[in-house]
Amino acid sequence: MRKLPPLRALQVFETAARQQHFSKAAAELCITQSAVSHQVRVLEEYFGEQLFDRQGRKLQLTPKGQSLFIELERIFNELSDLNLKIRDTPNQQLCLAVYSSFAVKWLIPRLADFRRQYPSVKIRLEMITQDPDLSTSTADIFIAGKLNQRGYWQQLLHKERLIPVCSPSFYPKWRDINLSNFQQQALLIVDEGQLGLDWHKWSSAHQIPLNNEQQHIFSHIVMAIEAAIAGQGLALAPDFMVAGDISTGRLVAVNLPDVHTGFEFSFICKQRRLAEPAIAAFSSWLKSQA
Amino acid sequence: MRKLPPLRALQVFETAARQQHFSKAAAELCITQSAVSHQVRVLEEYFGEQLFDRQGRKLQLTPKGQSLFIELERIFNELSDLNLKIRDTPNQQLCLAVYSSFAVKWLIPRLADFRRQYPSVKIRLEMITQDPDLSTSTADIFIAGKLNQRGYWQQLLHKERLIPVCSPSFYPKWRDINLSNFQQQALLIVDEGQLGLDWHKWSSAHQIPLNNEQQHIFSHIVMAIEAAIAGQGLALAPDFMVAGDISTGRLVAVNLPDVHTGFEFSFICKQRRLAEPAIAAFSSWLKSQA
DNA sequence: CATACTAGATGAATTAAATTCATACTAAAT
DNA sequence: ATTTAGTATGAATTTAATTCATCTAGTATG
Repeated sequence: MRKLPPLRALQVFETAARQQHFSKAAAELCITQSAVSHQVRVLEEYFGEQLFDRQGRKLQLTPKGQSLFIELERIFNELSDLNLKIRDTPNQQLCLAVYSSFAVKWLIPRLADFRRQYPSVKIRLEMITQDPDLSTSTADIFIAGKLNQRGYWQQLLHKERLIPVCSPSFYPKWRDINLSNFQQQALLIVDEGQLGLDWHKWSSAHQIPLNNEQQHIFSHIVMAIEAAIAGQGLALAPDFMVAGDISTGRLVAVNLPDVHTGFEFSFICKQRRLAEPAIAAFSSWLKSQA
Repeated sequence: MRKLPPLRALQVFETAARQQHFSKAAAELCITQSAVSHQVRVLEEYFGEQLFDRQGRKLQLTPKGQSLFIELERIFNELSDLNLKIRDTPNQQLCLAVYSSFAVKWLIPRLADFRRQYPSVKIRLEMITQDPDLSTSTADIFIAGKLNQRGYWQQLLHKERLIPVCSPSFYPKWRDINLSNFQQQALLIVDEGQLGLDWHKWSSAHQIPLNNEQQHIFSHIVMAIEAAIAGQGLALAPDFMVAGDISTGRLVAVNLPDVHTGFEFSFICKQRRLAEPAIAAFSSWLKSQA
């Protein structure tokens, strides 16, 4: 809940300050000089400060009046630009560049909802497997690792946390799996995990050796998850990717420690494009999904 | 003359968008739900665009509504900060760092006018003889050569132009001085002219040799001008510095070419301090003097 | 399946804010 | 000293904002 100064009075004051003349301001606003005088007084009473020095026929801003004017001129310029910004309909098409795993297991299942809420925005989805080169990419929006680049807006979506999962059919007494019998289980390992997804990270984080006899290796986390669903072993998967499968009972979280990789999925786009209708819509929808 | 959207409607819309709820917005604004609905409609008619999607009891911003909201939230935050910015009275004392020649011959004579107009602002004047180190100086405002540094605001005050002048008593037929008899005249030369003030520059610009027999050398332009007033020879002086002496008849501009040194006097201060009352006042006064 | 409930929409009536009108005031210019 | 160009002011008026009473359409409930 915010407290704003009287807006009409600000507008009239800004005009008067710009014109340095109440009567000219009145002409610009198509009102009388009297109305200008009244509104300026309203503002002076609101701030409890003289804004103009009236020395006879010379009208002069006080230091505080000047200061206020400088801010207001900029702000009202922005307000008058809103007209254009809103009516121009730039690009109701959005090109998203998204990490493939995030796309498949998180974004795509939810995208239908976005399309329903904003049918006018057409989405084109581009998958990436490594941090994008912002300067050369043609995408409007990225969902990738955090990268601090000047002029870009980013918002944290998710901190990656890996949890061990398996199919309830893989090991009927899956609730009994624990550190002491862990090494008897088959492991579903992701190699070439540019996101730091794998059992080796888990192993060194918890100082548990990986002596498991059975180790199946996949090139992508999505395949490891599918293998887990098919009951082929224990996978180490980002929590958000398997939340759906867990709630439908296709996977279960086993009683083994999790691990934070430090990787963060972020929404990234050019700062100055943030208020474009399509981008604003997508950004707000993303926030509502978190 | 600018055209602004209906301000009250913007304010009500911003609250409604932030709350995602007309009734809550109404509560925040201490008005009824009906009033919110009316104002939102006013704005929608003004822009000719749907801003909210009303799907039954769910209220949802459209892409354009989102876009508008993002801009307005920022703008109204700034407006609500005005309160503090105006009431806080930071530093009604200003420290100016000014090139010595500009200070003596331009600023000081006019400073009385500034003091009369803004008696609440106390000025402390510091002279400099070379470009200031912005990062270490304690001055609030600089008047110096143009220097492009990020985060600093600058405004061009004057492009230096040198004109040859002398006292009317120095050479009674001063109107007859021209290029053919120039070398018979005594020259008042400024050495160590970090501003590029001197006859040598003039000489090479116009390809005129300086074979004058009498040459008096000074370490500062102000002294050369005083010598010219005393009738000791021809000085080459910045036009703005001698305008006063010329109008009172103490000096005359002789019929010889002028020269632009390329040096520019600029008003410089930290961008983010521009709206401080004292700085805003000085900046606006400077503009009025140009 | 009817019924109550929640949240917004709407049109006429009302209230509050902004503006005008008529006139007073003031410093500067003539 | 008088005119002039500008702002100030209080009461009257107009316009814009708000309320009130009622309506509508989804949602939830027993």
